[in-house]
Amino acid sequence: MTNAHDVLFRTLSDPTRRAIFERLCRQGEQTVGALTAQSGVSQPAVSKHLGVLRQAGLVRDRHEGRQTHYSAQLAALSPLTDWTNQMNAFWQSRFDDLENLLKRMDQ
Amino acid sequence: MTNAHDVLFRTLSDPTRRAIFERLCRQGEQTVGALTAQSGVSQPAVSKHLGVLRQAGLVRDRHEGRQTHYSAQLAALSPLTDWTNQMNAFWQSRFDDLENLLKRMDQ
DNA sequence: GGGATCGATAACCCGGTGGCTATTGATTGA
DNA sequence: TCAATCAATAGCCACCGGGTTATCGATCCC
Repeated sequence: MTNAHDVLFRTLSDPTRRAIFERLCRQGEQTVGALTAQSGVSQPAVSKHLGVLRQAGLVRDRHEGRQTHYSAQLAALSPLTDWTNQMNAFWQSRFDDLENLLKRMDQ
Repeated sequence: MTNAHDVLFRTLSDPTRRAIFERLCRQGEQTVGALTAQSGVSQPAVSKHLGVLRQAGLVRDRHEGRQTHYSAQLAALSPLTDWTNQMNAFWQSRFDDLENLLKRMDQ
């Protein structure tokens, strides 16, 4: 019963992890070393975060010699956009119902 | 350094809590009792979740006699929409840079 | 081949958080 | 007035998750 929204929200809820993802969005492909250098946490911590991001489909890894390059997969954000749109839709639909109700009451 | 995104993502990352918020979006104002009835957790748990949602600005409470009515505050979601838009913007801007580079190389 | 670097994994610790039961405070209504 | 209901709070517990250090495997370069 664990859906795409769960994974996305949970993955992005950690500030350190979200910062890593943001950096990959801003500056494109980065090595683990580069990401570690400005993350404020240890290299194993960064690797763990990257693992979580990868499992959520938010990043890809590309191996090149002994270093690994990570890049953001922006398409993976769409369930999140969909979710907010859906919430807005529900809200709007209820608003329309209210409008209809008022119209009927007006007659 | 804890910004609006932190609060939103963290608040919505819990499935139970997000389900409560979704229900308030779908069906509008609800009492704690009604929300508890279909949440699968105890009433105190629901109250705690509502407290977190309220602190995040995602819900309002309205007291009426001995029962409390909660409703979704959809506007509070905008930082989330902004964030995804920003990520897309970064991505797009890097893509444009690549395009420009290719154009320059083409000449 | 051998030392150095890079990144992943293992093993562990600790704090936060979501759950529970019990209780309290307030309001309702018989 | 008093029992019952509603929601919030208190107090507790168990688990998860993010951090660390240590280590390993692999690759690079001398």
